[in-house]
Amino acid sequence: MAATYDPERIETKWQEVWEREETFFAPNPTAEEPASGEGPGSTYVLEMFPYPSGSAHMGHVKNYTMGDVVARYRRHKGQRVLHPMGYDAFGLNSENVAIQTGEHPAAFTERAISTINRQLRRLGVAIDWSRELATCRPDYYKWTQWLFIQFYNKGLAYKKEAPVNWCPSCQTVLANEQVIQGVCERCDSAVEAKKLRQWFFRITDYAERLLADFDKLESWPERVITMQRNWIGRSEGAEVVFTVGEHEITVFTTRPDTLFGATFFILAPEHPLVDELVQGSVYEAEVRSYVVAAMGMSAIDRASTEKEKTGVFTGRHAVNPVNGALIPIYIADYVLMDYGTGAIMAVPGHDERDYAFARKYGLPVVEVIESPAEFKDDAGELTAAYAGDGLLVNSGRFDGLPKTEGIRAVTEWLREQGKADFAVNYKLRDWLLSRQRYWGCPIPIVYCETCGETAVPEEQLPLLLPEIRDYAPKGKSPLAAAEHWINTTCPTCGGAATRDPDTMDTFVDSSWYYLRYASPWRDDVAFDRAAVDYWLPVDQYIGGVEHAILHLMYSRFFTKVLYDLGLVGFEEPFRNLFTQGMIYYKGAKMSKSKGNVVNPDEHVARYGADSLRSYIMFMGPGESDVEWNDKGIEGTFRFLTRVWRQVTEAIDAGLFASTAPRRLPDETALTPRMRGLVVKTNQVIEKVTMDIAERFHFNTALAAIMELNNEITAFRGSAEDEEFGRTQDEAAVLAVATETLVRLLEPFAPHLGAELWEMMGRERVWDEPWPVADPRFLAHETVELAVQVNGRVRDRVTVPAAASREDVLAAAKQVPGVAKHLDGMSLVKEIVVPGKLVNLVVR
RNA sequence: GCGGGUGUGGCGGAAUGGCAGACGCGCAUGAUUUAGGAUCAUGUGUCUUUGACGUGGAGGUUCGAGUCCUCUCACCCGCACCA
Repeated sequence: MAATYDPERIETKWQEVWEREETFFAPNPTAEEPASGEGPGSTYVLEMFPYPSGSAHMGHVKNYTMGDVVARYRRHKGQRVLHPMGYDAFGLNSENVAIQTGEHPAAFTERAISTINRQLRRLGVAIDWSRELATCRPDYYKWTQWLFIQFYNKGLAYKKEAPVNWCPSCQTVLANEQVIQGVCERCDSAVEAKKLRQWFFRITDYAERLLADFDKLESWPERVITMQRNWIGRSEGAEVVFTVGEHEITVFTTRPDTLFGATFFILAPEHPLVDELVQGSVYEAEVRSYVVAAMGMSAIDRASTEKEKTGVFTGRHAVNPVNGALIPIYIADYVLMDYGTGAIMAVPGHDERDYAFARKYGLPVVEVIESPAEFKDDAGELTAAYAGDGLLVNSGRFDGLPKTEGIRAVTEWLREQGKADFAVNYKLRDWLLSRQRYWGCPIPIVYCETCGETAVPEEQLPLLLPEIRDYAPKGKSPLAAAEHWINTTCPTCGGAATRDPDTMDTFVDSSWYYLRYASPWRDDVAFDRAAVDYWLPVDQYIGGVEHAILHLMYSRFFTKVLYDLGLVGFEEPFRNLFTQGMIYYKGAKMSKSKGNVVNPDEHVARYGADSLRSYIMFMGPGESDVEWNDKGIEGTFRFLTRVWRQVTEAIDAGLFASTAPRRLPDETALTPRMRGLVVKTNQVIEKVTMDIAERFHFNTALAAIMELNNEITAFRGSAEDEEFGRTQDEAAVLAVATETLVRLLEPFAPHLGAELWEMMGRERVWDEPWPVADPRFLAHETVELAVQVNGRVRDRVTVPAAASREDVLAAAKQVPGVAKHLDGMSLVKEIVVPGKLVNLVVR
């Protein structure tokens, strides 16, 4: 009598084996091996590495199980699989803990890392643990600094003073990407504008390639591409020069065709010319107070589209280059300094915002694109801005041209006069990477009074974080107060110098970790080129959609820069991307504050890792959000228990007495009942393979495996005398089906798979080749077709699978439920869908 | 406002334009008589049940629509004064 299913026992047993044997160690290629990772030889499966904030949650379980199923499957397919793990370990969480408790962030972080590490091992994830890394360790951030210096030397990292997003609660600046509708993405505080000198990466130089190279991706979710495309926000148009006294002010517009309708001109409150334009005029006081008010406004208030448009006249006028008209210049806060040039020409007739402003301040509205009647009142006056297509009117020599031709013609005409040119503008801003916080990668730059700004020499890296006592941010980096550290000597002249007090955005750390995995043990290079050439780009990347813009766009940018530096041979880091959905509980995203967190450890303890993994895979398609259900995991546990019983009983009955794989009897020896199980076995192989390899639909793969298990049970039940079939042939069919069941289930429930396989007298299920469906057995010999009359199912008919159309029709017409409906009618049309149905159309 | 997505039993969810509801949960009845979280069998969309109706709603294309097209409603996600 076999033991009952005891997940705890078998799971720890196999985890120890995998650890001891280093089963999932992925060796780098040796010098003799081909350097290229192309083809089926090698594959790189990667899940987004966790941020060690405490312990792993259900989202992690889903993420790492999905990757594990893919990694184990690919190993079965004979590929050498790189499946590493690490920790995104710098960041605010540990630092906030430090502020509260005084514990060093490193100590807290390492503790959180070991917790997550233990949890992942307990889940049985097939990881090459020899490549484990953490971004907060000096052996890693040394190379983050080195990469920063490479960017710096190429002019791609630069410092500038600019209005930046300041989070008053985090006490640090934020990248544009980290501001969500005017609030900090971490803490929801309203972001303030602040003028600071900060480090930036010149990601805008790569805007065009970030857009163009979507073509180089094999399979990414369309919505991620769309989000990035919108974020980059490319618009084509023209830059047009307006003259204001002795000044020339350039505007960007996507609608140069409407230039004749520009009836006023607006500058952003922050525009550098504002002061000078109003200096000494009667308008000065009013303008200045408007500017102060606008700049003091919170980002959310200012950005609100609900808010009524406000502005103030400067008393000055600009010359419209198309007709020499003098148009009044206003200051208005709906014009943003950080898009375009911070100045616009306002065309109220064809821009909603300008229309609202014009109506409020009584400015003229001119129709320059022929607008539909519903945009006008009885007098022909525009009652709303018309932004659609149409022919130019009131535009002098350009009248009658359609919109797109107008754009080209007007721009070309002005270009000849040196007053305009075609231009492309992006919403994307340079990536602000300075953070006024302690727990991050120090910026390897020193400032010398005589030599200026200098990079720390490479041989002095890593530039280590100093020990400090007070982690609390006070509007500037805690490092600024670490005097022994901040004061240094200039590497060039040896004179007094200071270090940069800021640390890097943690997205810098995570923008290259997938490269470090190729050779994390190398202390002389950031990564080993041969190993990178062998493994990368990542064949399958899996993670949450919340990184659609930030991490994924920054990593693409990094890869392109490294490509330009000749450090890597590819321009896109992640060939295929899969974005997983979230796990909800009680209708909401799990979170500590809502008190609806389901702890994975409890379920592992109760049902085992295999049940938890399988249930999470079974809950729904990987990409969709799903609701956790405590009863659901019980059902999955019961299923695994049924499989356990099914297989151990078969073993006890001597089905696997020989250690050689069981072979099917000759096809001619198969009874219909036996053939039925053989066909089911092969169909399920086909289905599971497709679902794992092509569709990422693990829920339906498991459903198919459950069906196979049910079919095996039924087969046994139908062998009346002896439980395991009365003939050798039946036993063989049953053995093959049972063996297949274990192998197909193994990527989901690897411990159960390993244990049952061993009990069957075999070894190392993880190295077994993946089952291949036999095309002879993918279809039954007879098929049951639905027979419809006028589209309604009236009866069914069973015919040989190979029956001709004529035979099928003849049979279909004779079945009673159909004949009844054909009586007295004339047949108009006959449709036969092989293997599916027959539809007879009658009148 | 713009862009994207999703709507199917009591629940999670299945369905290359071809028998809607696979698989699982839950529930019901029965069997075992139950010390282990059970197990096994059968059933389980709705209704006025010889049949009809059913995939948010209304139209359309088609022999045939959950699936394609048009309009519409609800919810979710992203962006949001981007000139």
